[in-house]
Amino acid sequence: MQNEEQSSTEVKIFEAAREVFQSKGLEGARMQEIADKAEINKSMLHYYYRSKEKLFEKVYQLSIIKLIPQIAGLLNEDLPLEAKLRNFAIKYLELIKLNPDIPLFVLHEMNKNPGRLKTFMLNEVGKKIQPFLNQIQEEREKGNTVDLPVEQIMVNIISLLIFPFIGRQVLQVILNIDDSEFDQFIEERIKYLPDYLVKITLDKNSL
Amino acid sequence: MQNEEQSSTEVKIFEAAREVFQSKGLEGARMQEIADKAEINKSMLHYYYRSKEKLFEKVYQLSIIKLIPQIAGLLNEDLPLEAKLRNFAIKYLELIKLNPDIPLFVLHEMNKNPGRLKTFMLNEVGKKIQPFLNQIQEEREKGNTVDLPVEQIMVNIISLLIFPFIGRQVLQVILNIDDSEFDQFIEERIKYLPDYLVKITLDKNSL
DNA sequence: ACTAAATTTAACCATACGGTTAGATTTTGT
DNA sequence: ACAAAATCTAACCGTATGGTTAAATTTAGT
Repeated sequence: MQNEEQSSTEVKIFEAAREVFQSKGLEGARMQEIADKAEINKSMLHYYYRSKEKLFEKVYQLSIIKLIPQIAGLLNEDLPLEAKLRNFAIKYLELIKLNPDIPLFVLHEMNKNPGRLKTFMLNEVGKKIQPFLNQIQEEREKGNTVDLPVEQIMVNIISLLIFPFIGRQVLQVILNIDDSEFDQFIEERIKYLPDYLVKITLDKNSL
Repeated sequence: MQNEEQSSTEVKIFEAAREVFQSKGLEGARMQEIADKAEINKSMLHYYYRSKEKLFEKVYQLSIIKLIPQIAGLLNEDLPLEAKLRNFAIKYLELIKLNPDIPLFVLHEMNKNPGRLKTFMLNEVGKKIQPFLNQIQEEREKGNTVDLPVEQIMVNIISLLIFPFIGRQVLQVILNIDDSEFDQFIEERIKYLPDYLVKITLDKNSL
């Protein structure tokens, strides 16, 4: 057994695998490419992770597991809805900015194989969002939100927060902007979106 | 040469390929699976389309080409902005409802290989959206829109229209709804979204 | 210092998968 | 009716790729 600096092989493999799987998908990824990126012998992949499936599964699940508690945390702070929503938007954007490849990765893999992760996520995510939905519902009944079903409100929020990261390549093409212009675009978005989300969901005048 | 009923082999292959490529992606798709789905001998795939690459390219490009003129058409009708936006939302939702797998398919493939389609799409899409952006810009300068850069407005619109189709699997999990409930969810969304989009982008009171 | 375990390497294996081929069958044109 | 072309089948091929193995090297424990 080794530690500190040395123990990096297993981690290096994981990091390389994460990069490759997230950009190429399960079947698009090549074990050799992962090994090259990690700068280790291909056999090491199997030494530490048995198989491509197993390695993928680790990357896939950790991609999600890592995010869930952070997101769930934001939704369960004890704050009035408006503050909570604004806070959620800010922190969620920060989070996703640090992990911009995860959403499309997860979406594509779930689409290919809905069964792989479903039950696992059900308990982890679904339940944690429920209190937030309830809180929206309460405010809605008091007439403090836009007059839409809470699920629609939730999906509107998620859509606006997440889509630009998923659709980056297409957006860059149709808006004809390069990487750095896109980054600017995101920065701009981070500035106004929290307030905008509050407005379009909590301001009853907006609909 | 054959026609009518007979000429179906080539078409059957294409349709099968479309289904498989769109749900599994280029490398996730198996030629045998496509052949099975089309109920033909695997050699037929190569007889009609030479290679997996070529077949994929056809599916990929046609997935997009088919949609571009329809979408572009919606954006270039001679209508006041509000009517155009509402019309766009309605028709776009209809269109995407008929082709719900295309957005995620295209996004994933563009992400894996941004070069494959970029220049081709640049000319086709980018230019066609420009007049719409200009029209928004004009109204914005008159103070008739929300005070955001036109690109942000455009992305907000696209996000709200398209994300539910891309994120279907994840949404079903976190909202804990089945296929038919999701379809209901979409129907509900189709009803309110056009008006909602107009409100949140054209009503200056909304921000 | 010595041994045993952990880690790494290079060379090899098995096979899934994309692709080919030769020939059968069907269709088309005259 | 016949030949030529188009369409289709089954059987096969080559190789990329995931995976294995045996032996070398490094590390850890005493």
